[in-house]
Amino acid sequence: MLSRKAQYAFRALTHLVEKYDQGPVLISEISKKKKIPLKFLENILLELKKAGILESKKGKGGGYYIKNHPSKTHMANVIRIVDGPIAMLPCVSLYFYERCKNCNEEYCALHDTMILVRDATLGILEHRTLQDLTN
Amino acid sequence: MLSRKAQYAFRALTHLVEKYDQGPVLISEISKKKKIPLKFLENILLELKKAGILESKKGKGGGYYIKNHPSKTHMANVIRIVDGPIAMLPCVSLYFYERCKNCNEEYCALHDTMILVRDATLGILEHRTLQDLTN
DNA sequence: CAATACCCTACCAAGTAGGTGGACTTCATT
DNA sequence: AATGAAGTCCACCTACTTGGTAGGGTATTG
Repeated sequence: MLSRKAQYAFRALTHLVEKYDQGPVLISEISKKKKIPLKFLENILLELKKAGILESKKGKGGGYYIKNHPSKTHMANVIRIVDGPIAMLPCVSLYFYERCKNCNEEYCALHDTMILVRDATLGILEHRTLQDLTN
Repeated sequence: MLSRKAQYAFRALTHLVEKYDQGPVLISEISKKKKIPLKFLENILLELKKAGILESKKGKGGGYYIKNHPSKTHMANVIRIVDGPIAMLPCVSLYFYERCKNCNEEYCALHDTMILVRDATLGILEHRTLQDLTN
């Protein structure tokens, strides 16, 4: 399951896509419109900025906005930033790989199945972008 | 990601599949062979029993064993018992459905994508069974 | 009686969801 | 050029839940 944080992230991004190319959007505006706790949202947006998805402008007239064209950022990307691995096991994760402990790497029964699941999932999430978030 | 608990569950089940039709298997034996913390394993097996996947026998000569033929229990089943929802959002979960808060049910952008992900995932996990856990 | 599943409680570490307060930056106004 | 309001940025902090560990006691079976 996606964490609540990730769900907030997507809701916030949806709003920013709608306001794309219209200048910086206030955190407080997003918070109000999308009913996301203000301070929590603050952290989420900052994280997305540090990861290169958003840009921000400080001071008066400042706010957050999407860095690249919405069609350039994939949903999989957002999930990885906020929630971490998409795969069901560390040993089949592309971006967060870790050896399974006490599991003979030779032939882990789950391994093969989970690679299938991963590929099926990514096949979708790597092709959907922020642009798809709006109608 | 699957919890460690779920991973243990699959490892334990793998062992039980190998010993299928050979009578009850001791918790301690599974714990040793698969290197799973004994007391933690105890809880996992009990949970799987209550969910109808395993059977147990108390007293001397007792232990745990798989209830139905391994080909009858799907991996999706095990995950749902141990970890809960497989879907990425409650609002697209088949077995653990919940309305999303503050998300216009009419058209949630994520919704559609996550239904695709869910179906792709289940397409695999609903067809793989315990039997597939062994070579 | 001994072996074994079953069950209960307590505990610690880590992660999640969110809040507080304040420092820093920018811009418009004067 | 100084000021002050409007913003982001940032370092903690609290409360709650989850994951995992550990010990000991009870019920049941051979």
